Amino acid sequence: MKLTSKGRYAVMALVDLARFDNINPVSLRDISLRQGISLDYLEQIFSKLKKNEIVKSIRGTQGGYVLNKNPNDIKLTNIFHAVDEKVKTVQCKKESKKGCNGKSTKCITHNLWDELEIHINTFFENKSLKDLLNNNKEKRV
Amino acid sequence: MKLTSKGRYAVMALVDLARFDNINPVSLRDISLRQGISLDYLEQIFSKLKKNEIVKSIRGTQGGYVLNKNPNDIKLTNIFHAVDEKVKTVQCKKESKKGCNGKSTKCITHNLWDELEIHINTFFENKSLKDLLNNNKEKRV
DNA sequence: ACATACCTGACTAAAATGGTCAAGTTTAGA
DNA sequence: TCTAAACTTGACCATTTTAGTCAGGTATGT
Repeated sequence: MKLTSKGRYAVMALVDLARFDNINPVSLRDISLRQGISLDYLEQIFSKLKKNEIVKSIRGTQGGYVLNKNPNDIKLTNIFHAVDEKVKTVQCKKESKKGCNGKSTKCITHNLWDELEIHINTFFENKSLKDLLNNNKEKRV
Repeated sequence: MKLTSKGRYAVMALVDLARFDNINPVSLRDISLRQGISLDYLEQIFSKLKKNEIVKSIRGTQGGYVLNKNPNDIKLTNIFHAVDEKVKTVQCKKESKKGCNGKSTKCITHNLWDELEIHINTFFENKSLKDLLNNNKEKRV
């Protein structure tokens, strides 16, 4: 099981953004330089973050992105959901309570994978952008 | 983040094996039929499980595989490790405490990913094959 | 001897990943 | 008004990983 770079970058970029957005919007170019993430790739990611109302954009010179919510209200779940980073432990459809693998019964370890998914998602639900900021306090300009 | 089928199948197959191995060795063919997993694929998986001393093999007619340890001592960690299913949340080397991304400092969210890895691995360390069996009791023949 | 079952390694199609590239539109500031 | 900074959109693609298959073996109980 591994985290994709899309999910990882999204969180890194948002933490970076949150640290600098008190006064002016933050440009992707700056985030790109500070975090070492390709600008083109960041644009893809922020497009999704915007659609999910996690950030707002300000176009034109001196433009950039700004958080659209209080850092305390932005959970990892929200970020990952926005960039399609999902936790997936089973092949079988969640909804079809009956059959996995085309069989008539639940697969032998079905409960286990459900538990695992919940275990991981709990972590994501309890962690907010604010929690991450507190770990990375820096002097504001 | 998703679980690969190798890891999933390994656990499914071992639970199946554990339920039937009290008397005779269990053939991969039987597991294949019961669990709907390709025989060829199972052979790859069991080759690794054997190398990691999780199962023993018995060749020849009426042969098969048998658990090599008490189900209570086979943790998910052991199984996943055997089939190279690993939890990976960062790109940067674990050992290089200093630099991620070739930079001189730890990446901004490094602690987060470490926490996540530990969170997931804890689940795997605390879950044994025996726990899974208790959830799936069946009549023995 | 022969069928059953393990053993091994090479091979591969399809999907996912991790991006790049190109061509815009919007807007602040000179 | 012109220009450069910055967002916007969508197509494209190389590489890697996944999830197997295939083709041969070897060992052994009956």
